[in-house]
Amino acid sequence: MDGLTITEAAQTSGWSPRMLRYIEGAGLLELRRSPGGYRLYGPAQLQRLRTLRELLARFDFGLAELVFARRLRTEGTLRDAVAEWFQTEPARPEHVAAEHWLRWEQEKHQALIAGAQTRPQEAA
Amino acid sequence: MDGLTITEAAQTSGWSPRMLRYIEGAGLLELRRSPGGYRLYGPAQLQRLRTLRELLARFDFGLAELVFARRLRTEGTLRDAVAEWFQTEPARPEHVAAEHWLRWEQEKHQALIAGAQTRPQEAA
DNA sequence: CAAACCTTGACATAGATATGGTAGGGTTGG
DNA sequence: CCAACCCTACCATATCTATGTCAAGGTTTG
Repeated sequence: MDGLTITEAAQTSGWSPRMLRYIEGAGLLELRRSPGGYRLYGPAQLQRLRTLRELLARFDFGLAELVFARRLRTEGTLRDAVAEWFQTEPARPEHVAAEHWLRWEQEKHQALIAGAQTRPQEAA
Repeated sequence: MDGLTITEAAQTSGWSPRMLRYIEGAGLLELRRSPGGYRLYGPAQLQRLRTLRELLARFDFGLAELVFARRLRTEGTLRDAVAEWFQTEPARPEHVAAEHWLRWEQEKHQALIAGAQTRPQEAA
């Protein structure tokens, strides 16, 4: 049975076993299986897992986004539809944009600290 | 003051005023403003809003994904990094894939029905 | 001017994403 | 055979996404 098992792969990749299963379930990594069904991680998979960590950390996005990126490169109709939607940008008021992005990013963090402080209702 | 105001735009586009602000904040639509700061929607923006609805409904994804798609087309380093990540796919066990996608999709729905039976369809 | 509409900001919530557990039951390998 | 490990299927939770609503205060326009 060549290849690391999930716990070993977890230790060398920085992900938890739980997340390794999640990542596979999300379609972001394909694995070989042992005859009995054990996930087997080879060097290529381990490399991919490490770069995956860097990727998400460096650009600050999540697995869901990467899953969508995958759809974009595999579903031609999706890719075309999205491309077309962006293409029809009126580009009328091209002076704004940057500040809006800031506001959008801040909105998240605002909600975060607000929620953490006020501590709304507990479980029903 | 040419152009529709937000409530008018909402009525002709199918989005709520709240969502129109959200969409703008997400960087998915740029708008002109009246001297006093009112958002002004022209035909191009209205068209974009309508096609946006179709797009999300047809392919079943959200605004967050589209925001990411936008990043992919504007941030070169991101695009390259993501492309490279996908490119290094080992493609070793190419026989799986499809079923995993199913499981992933079903996981969502499972959690859904497990949580609440109420499934309110959108207004037509 | 004043009614009607808009703006930003904040609070609220259902559903989704990301992650950690646990339980019951197979697999591995010595 | 058996200890150690894995598998799938759930439950739980914190954060995020998508939306609604409300308040305090400007803008439009008849």
